[in-house]
Amino acid sequence: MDQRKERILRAVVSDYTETVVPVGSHALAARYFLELSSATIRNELSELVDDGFLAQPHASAGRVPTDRGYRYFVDFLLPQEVVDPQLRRHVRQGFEAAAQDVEAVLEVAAAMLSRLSENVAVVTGPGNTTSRLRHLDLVLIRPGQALMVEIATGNTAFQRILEVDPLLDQEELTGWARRLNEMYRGLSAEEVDSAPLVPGLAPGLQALGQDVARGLRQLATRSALVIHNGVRNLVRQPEFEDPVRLRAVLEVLEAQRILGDVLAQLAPQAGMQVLIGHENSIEELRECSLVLTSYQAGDQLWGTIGVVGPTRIRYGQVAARLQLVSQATGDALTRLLA
Amino acid sequence: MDQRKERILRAVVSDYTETVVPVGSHALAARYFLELSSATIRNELSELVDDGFLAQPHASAGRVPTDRGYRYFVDFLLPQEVVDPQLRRHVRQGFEAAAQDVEAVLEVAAAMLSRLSENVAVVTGPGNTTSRLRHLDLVLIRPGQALMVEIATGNTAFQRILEVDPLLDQEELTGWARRLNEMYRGLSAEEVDSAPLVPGLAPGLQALGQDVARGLRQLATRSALVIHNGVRNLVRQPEFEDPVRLRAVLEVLEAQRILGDVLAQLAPQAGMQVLIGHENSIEELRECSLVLTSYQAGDQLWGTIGVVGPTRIRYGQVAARLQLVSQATGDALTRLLA
DNA sequence: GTTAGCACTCCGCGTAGTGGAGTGCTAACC
DNA sequence: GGTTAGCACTCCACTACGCGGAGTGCTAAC
Repeated sequence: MDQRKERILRAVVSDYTETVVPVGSHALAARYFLELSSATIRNELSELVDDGFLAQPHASAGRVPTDRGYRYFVDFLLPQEVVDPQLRRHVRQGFEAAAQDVEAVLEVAAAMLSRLSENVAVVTGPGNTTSRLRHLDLVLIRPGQALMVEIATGNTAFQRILEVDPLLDQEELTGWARRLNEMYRGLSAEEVDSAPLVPGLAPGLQALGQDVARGLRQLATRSALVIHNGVRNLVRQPEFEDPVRLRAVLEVLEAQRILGDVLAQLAPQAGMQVLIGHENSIEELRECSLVLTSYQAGDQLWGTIGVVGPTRIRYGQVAARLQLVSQATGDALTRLLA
Repeated sequence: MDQRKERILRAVVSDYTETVVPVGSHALAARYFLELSSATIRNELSELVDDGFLAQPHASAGRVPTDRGYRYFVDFLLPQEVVDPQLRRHVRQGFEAAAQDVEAVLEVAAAMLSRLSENVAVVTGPGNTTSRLRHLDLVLIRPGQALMVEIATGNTAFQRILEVDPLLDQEELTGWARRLNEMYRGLSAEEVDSAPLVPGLAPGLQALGQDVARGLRQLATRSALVIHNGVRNLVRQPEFEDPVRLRAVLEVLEAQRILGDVLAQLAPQAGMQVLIGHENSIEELRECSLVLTSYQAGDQLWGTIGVVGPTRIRYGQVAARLQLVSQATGDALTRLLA
């Protein structure tokens, strides 16, 4: 892969990315290689095809990058994109306006990113591992019914109605809550389940441990859901004019779990990740690329945010803007959660 | 509009609903009116066109119902659909599995309804009017930072980090929380704002009233957002093969606010409502119909749930199934919220 | 190694033709 | 008067055909 081949590959990728039309030797010569003839370029192109970086839709058509071509482009040829300072400000402001609670921040992040990337944005909260009890509260609603409120790490709240002894009053419940906090604070659902029973505990209190664990599990699964935004951008991509393909992608997005699993797997790795075409394990997304990164709240990895688009997505621009939004999301959460 | 015309209109609507092909006099005679000749039916059809119930895509094509035709069909000709008992059970079970918190219930409702209606389901929580403080909690996270948790009517939770005096300990905060609960329980954001200042209150506590009100407002706007599910069903409808039309509808769905406003306007009216084509005020949805109803938690109107689809949606079936899901949603919430 | 020239391929597009589904109208029938 | 058979007419959807253009691979010359 000499330097000229690289230049040509880069030219094909960027041209195809813009025009969505197979790019031919003449167009390349005219637009990018004034010093070379189309014949020379043809020779190079045909070698790039042999090496698997480019493909031809049919015998007498121009060239289109293959997944491998994009991979090489992303790994070695990606130009350093700079985000317009005005855009940067705009993003900051967008978060400031709506940065009141965690879910709102994630919604804003998805909306923002889908607009900036002109594709579909996906955002997921902290996965299944991290939900630990931070604080628990019991409130009497009426005789025999109490509201249990749990706050987990990440400051997400879970609330649930419990049936309790009709004779219990709020004072007693408050005592229970204190006991439960002492017993379970800092524990995960599994740890709560396996915590040793305390002898001499009121039987009603005894049973509450299960409810506490269930709440933590709910919180974990809820925050593992994948928010998406920007489907409207997908439908105007020429590669998704075919309703069948479009539908396949939508199935995955709306199922949430499928994408959630993939993102959860990738989550531990920090830094930006690009999955091109077949590189992701989701059959329905084999014609899509994912650009993903994780974001932090404080100094802690929190979740995954990324962009789903056709394989000819503008990797450079999308990556730069994703970086920006991911940063801003993390900052917003940090401000919010301390 | 004599009885035969009605029969013919009904036949055209149901045939077109199934085939999505303009229906002609021969097809009608063969499939629905063995006792009449196609010529007779042609005469009737042409009168139905004159009266605005049917239209012709072009001069020598079959007939298609107009919005007015659907309106008449819905108002006078809708067959009473019965929901299969097995389906009914299935829906109940679906809610039981996931009925742990309010948002989860609404998500399930949307998912369920979109599948049953084979179209897009929309669900919105209680609008801006109803959020009142049920319970408030203050938890010390670290010196100088406390987490405020608010539970509003509807048991939705809002949480937020507050900067506090670094010398405050949890015990003191708990005292504050008790005071705040006494002062503000049962009040809405506006009432909290205009509540008289209590003389001799700690200045830090004094200021918290604003934060409480802000939280209630956040909860209100959050629950006014419109959840949607089932875009995957939309793309296989022939009327949305055109990406431009599809995109217009998606814009509205993803904007949330547009649809939210419309639903909020309609919310007060109980019972099922059908908006056909141009009858809704959203320009982008003029080729869509909305089938809407409200659902209750306990004996209180809570939110709006409905289906968005092409105007040839199966009104009877969709209405019946919407009724079912709406009931089940209400029941699930009632169980959840007491 | 590069380039001009050339024959060849294949797609996209516009045109024309055709079959069929459907209509409206008229005149006859009950 | 309502109903029906018959018929001429319309318009669309589909196919076939032709053709220009963009692009290729190959060869031979530079």
